[in-house]
Amino acid sequence: MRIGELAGKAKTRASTLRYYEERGLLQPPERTPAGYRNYGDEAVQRLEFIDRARAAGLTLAQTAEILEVRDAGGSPCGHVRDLLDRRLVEIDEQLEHLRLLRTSVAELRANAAQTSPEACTPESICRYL
Amino acid sequence: MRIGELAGKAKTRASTLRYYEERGLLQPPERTPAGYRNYGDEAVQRLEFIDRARAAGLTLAQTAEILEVRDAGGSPCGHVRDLLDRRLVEIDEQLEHLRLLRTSVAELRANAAQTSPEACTPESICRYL
DNA sequence: CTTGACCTTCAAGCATACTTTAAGGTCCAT
DNA sequence: ATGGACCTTAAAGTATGCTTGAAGGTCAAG
Repeated sequence: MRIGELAGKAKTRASTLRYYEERGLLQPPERTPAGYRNYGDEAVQRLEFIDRARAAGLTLAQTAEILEVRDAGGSPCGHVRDLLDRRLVEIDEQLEHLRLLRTSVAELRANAAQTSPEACTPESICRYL
Repeated sequence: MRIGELAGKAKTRASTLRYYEERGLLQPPERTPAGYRNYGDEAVQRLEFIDRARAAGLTLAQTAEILEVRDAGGSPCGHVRDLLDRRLVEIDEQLEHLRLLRTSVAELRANAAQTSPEACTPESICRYL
């Protein structure tokens, strides 16, 4: 399978696949005599895995780590559990931060609805913020 | 007031202030005969405003827009209201996205707790994801 | 008069995940 | 044999918000 076909199956682009190879997420495939990358069917699964990892918010570097462990014949399960745990903590922190932000922006907006435009004095710049 | 002093009052750095000037958030101040930037006290308020805008999640470009309207003598209130409204929509979208992500990562993690490491077969790479 | 703190500009670097561009080779159909 | 689709590499561009580096000028204290 050439790179364009694989990209089509994975709903991404050839340039992305070359980038993944550079980042260590895809192993360098065989080449045809002309130098074209020639992928086997298993590359599709690998890309699906990468996509699931991305959907879980793992970085490419983290995903590459997992795949390296696998490629070395190891079992990355414990590592993956750790990454998922850390992701959960991060997500909870982001949620908390966003909730607080939502509250304060909503307050700002509520003020803006009440305040007359004249409140924008030169020294306060804008009372809304 | 020289740039370092202003930076100290605004709890930021001289390099940041120069950057803000370049981005149009700070107006170019007077210079001393030696070429040093010389700020007046009102610059402190302006930086506080910029900080509040940043805390509300507005981009530097949006904040610069607001300040440009003010500097031109206009009242940016309507514009600020619009920006706050859009921010609220964005924040709600981000919250929803994060909640869904949290659910799916938590499911993944729950699976990982139950599954034995042997489930990491070569073709599936890792059952946890 | 020298040392050190502080200032100047312009350019480049950082982090992430790609995309785009340039210049060129390959392959299949007509 | 020629056109077009597809492939190759290396390098640079994108977005955001700064920081860092290089090379040099200013100023007050000792």
